[in-house]
Amino acid sequence: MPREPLAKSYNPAEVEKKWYLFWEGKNYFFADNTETKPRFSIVIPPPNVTGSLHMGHALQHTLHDILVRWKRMRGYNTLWLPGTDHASIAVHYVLDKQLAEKNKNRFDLGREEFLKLAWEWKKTSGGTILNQMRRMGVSCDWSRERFTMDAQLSRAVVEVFVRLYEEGLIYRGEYIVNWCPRCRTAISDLEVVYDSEKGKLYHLKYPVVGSGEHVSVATTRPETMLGDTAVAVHPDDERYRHLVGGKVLLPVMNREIPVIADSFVDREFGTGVVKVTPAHDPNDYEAGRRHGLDRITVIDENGAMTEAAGIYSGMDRYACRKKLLDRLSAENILLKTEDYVHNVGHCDRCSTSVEPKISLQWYLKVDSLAKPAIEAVENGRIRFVPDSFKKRYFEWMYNIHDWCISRQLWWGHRIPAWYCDACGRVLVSRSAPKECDQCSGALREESDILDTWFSSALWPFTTMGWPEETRDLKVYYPTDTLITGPDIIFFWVARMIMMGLKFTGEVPFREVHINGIVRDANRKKMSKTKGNIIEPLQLVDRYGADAVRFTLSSMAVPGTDIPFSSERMKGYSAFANKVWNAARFVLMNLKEEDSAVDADEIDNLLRAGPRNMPIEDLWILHRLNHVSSDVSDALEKYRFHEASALIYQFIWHELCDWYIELVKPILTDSGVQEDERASRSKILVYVLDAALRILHPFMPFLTEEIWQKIPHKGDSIMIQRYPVAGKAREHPVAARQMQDLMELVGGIRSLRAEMNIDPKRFLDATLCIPSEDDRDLVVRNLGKVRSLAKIRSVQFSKTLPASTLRGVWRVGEFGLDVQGAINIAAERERLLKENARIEEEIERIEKKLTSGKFLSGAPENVVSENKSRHKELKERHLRIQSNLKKLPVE
RNA sequence: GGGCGGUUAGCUCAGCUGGCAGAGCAUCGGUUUUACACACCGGGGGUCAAAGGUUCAAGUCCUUUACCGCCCA
Repeated sequence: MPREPLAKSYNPAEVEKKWYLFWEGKNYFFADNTETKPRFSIVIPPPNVTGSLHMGHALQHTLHDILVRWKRMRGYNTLWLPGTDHASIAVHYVLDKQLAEKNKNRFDLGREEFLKLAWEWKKTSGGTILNQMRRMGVSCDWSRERFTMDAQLSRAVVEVFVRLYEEGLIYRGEYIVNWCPRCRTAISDLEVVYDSEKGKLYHLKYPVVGSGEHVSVATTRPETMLGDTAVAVHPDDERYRHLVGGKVLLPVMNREIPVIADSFVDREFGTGVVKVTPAHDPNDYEAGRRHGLDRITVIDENGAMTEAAGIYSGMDRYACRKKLLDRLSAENILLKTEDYVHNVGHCDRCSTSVEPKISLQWYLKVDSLAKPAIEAVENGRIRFVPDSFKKRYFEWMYNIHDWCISRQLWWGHRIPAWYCDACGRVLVSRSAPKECDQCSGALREESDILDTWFSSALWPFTTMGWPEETRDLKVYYPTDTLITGPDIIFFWVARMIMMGLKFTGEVPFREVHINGIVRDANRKKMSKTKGNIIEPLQLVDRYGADAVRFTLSSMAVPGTDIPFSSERMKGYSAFANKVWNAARFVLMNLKEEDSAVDADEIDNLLRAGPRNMPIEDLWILHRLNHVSSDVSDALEKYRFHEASALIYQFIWHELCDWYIELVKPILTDSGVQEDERASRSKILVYVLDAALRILHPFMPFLTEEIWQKIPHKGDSIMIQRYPVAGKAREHPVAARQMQDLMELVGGIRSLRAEMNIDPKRFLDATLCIPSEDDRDLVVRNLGKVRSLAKIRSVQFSKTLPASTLRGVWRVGEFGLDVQGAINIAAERERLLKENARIEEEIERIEKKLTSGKFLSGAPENVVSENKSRHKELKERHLRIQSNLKKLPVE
């Protein structure tokens, strides 16, 4: 009885949801920490809780899932731990916008109310991305889902903070920081992105005190002059040496400020005299420290002018600039204005221009943490893939600065510090102290929170229960690999390595695979403003998750950016359909009694008598061996593109184009003996099953859907064993022979097409094969050659009849009888072309073989390869020559 | 300014440790063959950015140059 036929084409939408629920329901993603199998563990780079799935996630999650599913099928105790981070600034940004719609801000609400709102928001919208991930088919252990603000993870953050503080690695101090006036918080150096911007360079005249001279200073931010406390020149600059030690009169403020000499001044910039504003520029701040200058803050935390700005007090920084310029211009202090392109720092989250600002912040001293983190990569305990990315890591780590970890925000981990206003004592503690331990005075809790990356840095171990010594930590930590983008090597990877080593004494992961950035088809970075964003879920809707996954995987060359093309995407959805149809064909021709076949059964058949087995069976089993081990080798090295190409090539161009075509007559012809049919079906079922398993990590939905329909043992393909090569299935001789047969068929097909022979017409052929073995091979497989090449009858002969079309292949030559209807001119042209090609190649090889240097210098195998290639070409050449001679003269 | 990467078919890219230049898409010719027209069969298409060097042998290693991109300052 035939089985229920499959639909004519694959419809992903119908099956994806069903199988995801099935897998989850069966608990297949769960990592059992009591198992004793070798383990493979990986934690997700936690996506931002405000985020939604973009192509970068789609790529990373695909690569994660391929590895995880592959390892699971290889018998590992596999953990993929999912979760999100709390994304302090981003959540503030989202809520600020909502509040702004009601003409409110967070300060109107107050801290507590705001946090209530934030949790509410997290509850309703925070899971968006996790649900989107499911549509990609990811096999994460959802029972272990974590959030950086979970109670347990938060306790761990406090623990880390307190330990670091007690060791003196965390300190509080007043420094110049990057301040975002919109977010109203300090941000770290890494969170400032620099864009080149068109601005103006203003040249201002500062009179020198006690002489009629003046100096000209150039600035892009004239409003900061209100806070100038010096002008500086280079110590070696002859032009201004006489001014050093003297004073200039700061216009508008009418303040006398010193002229200092400092080598930070670039003599080439402007006139070589620069204004110094220690409170509003990091370089000036350092210069100010060196020279003991005053710091006058003229811009406040909202970007408005302070009282120190005199009459401009209260004005916005840009409004002030305008007003001030009018005045400077009127008073002839503004000497000239020129266009100027300069780099301006913007807040990574909200793009507001960053304002350097002096403020009291918490810092982490990183020197002692960086040292072991550098060593771990130097000595190979952590490996970067591709290797070149470690340079970027080192470069940053060698020049690392203390990390500003405090933020003036509310959503996040509150810094566990308390201040006694009575005696000035600062207490840092795991739990809230009641009163000052020195003077029993009342305590005020620190209002700042920690940088989100501070808690993300602890992610690989806090998600597993640290500081408790949990079973998860014991079994799954350190994790095996981290897959992430190049953009967060500093933000996250480096910090995880530092924190992991510090608090667990172990590296957090052994390998870091850096994937490329997904760009649009024109290699442009995707961005909302450019409008070139491709939504992965729209692609999933249209082409299915499997096609999206396979496309991304095919293009994932380690460390190389991916120009995402919908053409490629279409190609791989066609591939999904191809697999579907191959299975459809198999199912149409199986009988109810055909059952699942495992490798042992195949091996037993082979041991019983490989000689009785058709050559295409031996060949496809041999190829399957190689594909399965090559795919595993490629995945071992994160060469996803190579693994994908191997599978695609095997399934489409070997399994479908040749193998299925070869067995087709046996399965479909009703005249075939049942035991013959059954034994051929066995191999076919086995090979299809194995091919689906190899493909499963890349295309989980499609393979599950098909696998459930073909004869199988077990509940799901995702928990079957990944195919491994077996010695009994290795058959290089058959592979070689199959190659010869394929070449013969290909040769005949080409000849027919080139000579415009009606594709439906069956021809008579003559084969001329000198070697008896080769001839036997063709004789044994004559039926296959005839059906694939459309040949009616075959004759074997020492020479080809005069009036035939001729072709040559490795083991001999063939002639096609076209009943004298040969276009002699066309035939001559064709033969001459092939002759020229061969002669060219022979010449190249002979050049090598006649060179004494080559013969003595090249390794043995290269020489012998060339010699046998030469021999083969010579034979081919002779055949073509004689064919040309035999061609009738017109 | 410093560092890293790229330049290979019309397009997008592979080509790991030097040994016969590849894929997908596009293109051209043919085919309604009962798994698949999301298919099948066949073809064309390349001074591997330029110059020099090492080597028996260079797309691959080295040097220089040009252009493009990224990171850091």
